[in-house]
Amino acid sequence: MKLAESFYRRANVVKIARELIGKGLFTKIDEVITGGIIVETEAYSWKERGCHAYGARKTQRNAVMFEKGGLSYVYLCYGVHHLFNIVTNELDVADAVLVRAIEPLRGVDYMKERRGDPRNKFHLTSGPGKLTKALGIDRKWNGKFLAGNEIWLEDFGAKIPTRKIDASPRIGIDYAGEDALLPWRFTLKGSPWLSKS
DNA sequence: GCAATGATTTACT
DNA sequence: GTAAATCATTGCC
Repeated sequence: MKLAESFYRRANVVKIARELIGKGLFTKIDEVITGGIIVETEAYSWKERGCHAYGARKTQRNAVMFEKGGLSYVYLCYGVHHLFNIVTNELDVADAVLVRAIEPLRGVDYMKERRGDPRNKFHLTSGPGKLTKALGIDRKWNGKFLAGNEIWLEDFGAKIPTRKIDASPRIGIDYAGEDALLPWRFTLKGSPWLSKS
């Protein structure tokens, strides 16, 4: 069952990031469905320095973060990789969840075709830049509705117990000072599909 | 260990 | 308007 808009429009982005572990993320391109189960996420809020919209500063790039929850936020990082985020909260409140890793489930052969078949099979989607490439997501997907027919999230009804989810500091945001220490990265404990092996 | 690579942002001789 | 610094990473040496 697809996740409803109401799931994304709640106020607590950290809670949403934790709840997204175990949900499915899929894209459909030319009738080909690819995707898998989310095993790693990070929460970002306008209240802290790690966020592109820190201080509610709106720019051309991050404008979609200020929209209502349930849209995608895709941008280019390091001039090389596209990163996929889920916008949360209400209109004009800029929170989002970065999806960092998934466990491949559907269309694995197509994902290998887009990515190149990695020597280590666990590296197919084990990072934010890798999974967007595997799913065919690029900057054109910015601002898309996440319960549509091109890209969506799915609730399999499986409840992940809290003890199966680890919280740790977020990756690659040293510039954020103290906020870099916030335990806002969530991972499925013991999963071999996580980033930063 | 570190280069690649380009959109985005900020500052402005 | 232009220029320079920055960057939520990856893969190859």
